[in-house]
Amino acid sequence: MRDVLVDLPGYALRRASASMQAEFAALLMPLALRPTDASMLVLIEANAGITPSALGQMLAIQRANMVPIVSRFDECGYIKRIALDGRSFGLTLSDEGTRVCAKVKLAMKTHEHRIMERIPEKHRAHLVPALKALWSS
Amino acid sequence: MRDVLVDLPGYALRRASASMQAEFAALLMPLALRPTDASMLVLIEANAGITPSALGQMLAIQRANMVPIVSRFDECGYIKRIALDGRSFGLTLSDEGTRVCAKVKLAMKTHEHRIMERIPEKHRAHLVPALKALWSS
DNA sequence: TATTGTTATACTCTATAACTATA
DNA sequence: TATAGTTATAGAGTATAACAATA
Repeated sequence: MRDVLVDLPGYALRRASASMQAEFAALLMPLALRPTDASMLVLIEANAGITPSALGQMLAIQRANMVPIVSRFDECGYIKRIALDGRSFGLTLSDEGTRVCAKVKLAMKTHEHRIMERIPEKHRAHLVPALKALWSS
Repeated sequence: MRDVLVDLPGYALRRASASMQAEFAALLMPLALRPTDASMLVLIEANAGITPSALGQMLAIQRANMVPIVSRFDECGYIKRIALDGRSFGLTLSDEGTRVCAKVKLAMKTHEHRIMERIPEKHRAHLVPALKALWSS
């Protein structure tokens, strides 16, 4: 069977992303978090007081789809909502949320390390710069 | 707003993949095909007589999820089913399917070119080898 | 008038289990 | 008994439109 797609950058990108995403999801399972949840917790910690809208913009998640995620964080006691004005609120990690976030960051470190160690050394340093050129433009 | 994730390979991979995937989907819109459809047509052409199961294995798509895709190709007149034995059949492109496949390959060429031209030259040659190391292991 | 959070909804993609007919 | 194709279905993830409250 000839796989004529393997050397196409777009195809390789999709397959590599899906594979690494699945691996990261498995790594997060003990925390009952999905990759998107993990990203959100880390960003809330680094940007205390950020609004759901702004957070959604950073992660390319629509306002409407943020609601159930933020609600779940609230129910789990991971975040606090602090009213900014009458219609919007800022998000901050609770103590429990901060503890979970520490575990998330550990999982991320493990994940990123596993990714890098798979890449032949001579290509390693080029991956992130190449990828950043693709989505930040 | 501090985006502490941008330099993580896993995150950069996901964002780059999603962005390029969306761009490719837009490029395929005139053909009324999704990226997965495009991959399938090209693989059928390169592997005439391949079964849906084998095709699904190459693309990491489950047997059950192949059914509606293959059915649609059939309805569009893009493929022919040739019985291999009583329970399985091989897929081949029809003349119309071959014509559509040519357009698909053109779209792929455009897409891959757009990807590559965005990447700074010194990183360019490293992308595909790095990505292949991630999902073929 | 524009924006924030929200609700409801629909559509795609993917995953699972079970069935049938054939090998 | 194992396999190929199929059916039905459920769960994510994502997209859209509309609404209330507020700026």
